[in-house]
Amino acid sequence: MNDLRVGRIIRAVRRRLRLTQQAVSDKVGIDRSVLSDLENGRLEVVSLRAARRLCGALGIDLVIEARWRGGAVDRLLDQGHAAMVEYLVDLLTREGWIVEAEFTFNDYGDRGSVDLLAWQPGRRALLIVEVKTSLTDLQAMLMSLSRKVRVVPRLVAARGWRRDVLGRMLVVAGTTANRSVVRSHQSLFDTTFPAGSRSARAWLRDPAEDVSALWFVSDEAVRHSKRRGRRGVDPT
DNA sequence: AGAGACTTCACCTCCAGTGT
DNA sequence: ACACTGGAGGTGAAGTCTCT
Repeated sequence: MNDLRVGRIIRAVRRRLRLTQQAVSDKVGIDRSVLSDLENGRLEVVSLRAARRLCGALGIDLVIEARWRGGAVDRLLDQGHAAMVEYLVDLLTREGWIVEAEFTFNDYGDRGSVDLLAWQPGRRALLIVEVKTSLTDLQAMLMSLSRKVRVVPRLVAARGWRRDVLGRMLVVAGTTANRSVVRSHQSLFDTTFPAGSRSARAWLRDPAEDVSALWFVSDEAVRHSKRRGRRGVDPT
């Protein structure tokens, strides 16, 4: 984030809206001098709370980005995601599912990728799984998942995976923070994902009818699976 | 551990400069 | 003259340090 650039953007938007510093600061109840500091790139003397409120009054999204050693932070975050995917692949395979990780699609320009796609020939069941290590933009995540549920079954029908039963699952790392996010949007999650972790596991063994589940996977379960996996590969 | 001194932070007040 | 803005200095709250 370039402080001077942020300030210039705020000023430009405010002027475009034909508002004075006073008008904007009155609107959010923060002194005009704070907005002046912000517009002049002195972000270090303004609280994040004040900056967000002032930007909000102008319709500006203030995005804070954390970086670490170039792309290393992505790899760091991906490790947790990859471990969860690996855990699920292992589990699904043992339950007799045919599993495909990172299924990418392009349906007339409607692009995306599914973390895990699984097929159970016996029940003709199709499973679409979204894996999340942290729950951030819920709205975008739910929209993305419903789009995949709409598009993917039609695309995979071409390979003979014509489903009688459809499962969609949001698999989330069972951290305190994630559980807290779910609790604070309980009614939204209850409506979107009526089934929980226990039902999700049971469904994998016997996918008799459509399911929509939210499944918390603990870090301990993932680590346990990894140890077992290693023993399987290397018996020493 | 608790109390008081000190420092820092976030914001406010006020005044001076600039442009119309 | 007036509106708008920048910025120095003030203020209260919160945090940190130091001493007992």
